[in-house]
Amino acid sequence: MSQQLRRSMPLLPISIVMQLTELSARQIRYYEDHELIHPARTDGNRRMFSLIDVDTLLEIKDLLEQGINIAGIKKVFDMKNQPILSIEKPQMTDSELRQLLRLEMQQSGRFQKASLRQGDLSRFYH
Amino acid sequence: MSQQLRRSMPLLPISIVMQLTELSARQIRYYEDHELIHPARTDGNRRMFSLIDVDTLLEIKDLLEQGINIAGIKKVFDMKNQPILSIEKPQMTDSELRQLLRLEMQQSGRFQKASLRQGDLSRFYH
DNA sequence: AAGTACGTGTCAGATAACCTAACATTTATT
DNA sequence: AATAAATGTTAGGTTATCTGACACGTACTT
Repeated sequence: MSQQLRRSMPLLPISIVMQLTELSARQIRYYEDHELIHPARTDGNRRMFSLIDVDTLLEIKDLLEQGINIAGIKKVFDMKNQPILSIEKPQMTDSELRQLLRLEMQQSGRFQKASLRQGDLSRFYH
Repeated sequence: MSQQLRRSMPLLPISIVMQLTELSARQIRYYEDHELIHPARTDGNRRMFSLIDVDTLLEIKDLLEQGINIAGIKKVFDMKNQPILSIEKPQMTDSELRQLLRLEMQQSGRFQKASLRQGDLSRFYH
């Protein structure tokens, strides 16, 4: 729990995040426009990213490279935040749900390899 | 060993280091002028600090608050890098050596508490 | 084939953040 | 009182980042 707090501290300017993720500033801002990340802002309106943000960006990159579009990634992320199935308010049809669950299953199996392959952030802090 | 590598990555701009250490930009630059830290530079000449740099700054701050001056801190740091006593080239007199060793002893006892008290960096990354 | 949407590149103009250098201030020491 | 050490403050210049707009390539759709 407190781990999360530290990893969520906005410490990094966009230039560093570009290096860490090998994404362009355009890409990073685009993903923010589409609410996949929510970097903090300085008083002067500069974006400041946390380690969690960088992890998320690496995940976005990975999913995009697998052909999933922004809308799909957003749903995948939404599901992570609401893993408990709400019986009250089913926001999607059963078939949509099954498909996304299948998708997430596939993903979760890939992440270990994927993040080791390209750029697991855990390399950068102890 | 690889831990050191990660913690030595230049990731942080001076503004963040100021927050993390509660030091002014002036102070941080002054300590660099006196070669207590050696932050990296971007192509555009901006300082970029590693987590190790931040740790060092917290240590400098602590030692300064204990009344040790910059020269003294530099010697303490030098000793950390050459802990083995060189019989060939004694750069300082025996009395200087004894004094510094005494100093370092006192310090090492203090660090645990001190860093917990004010701002141990380990809070900020996992 | 033409049209559309998506993800990204690129440019322009504005400004925040950082740089160095110089001088001022404070405190402790001589 | 004079000096030195550490820090504050200011000025002028440069870099990094911001937003917004338009361009481009690719994949679908009609």
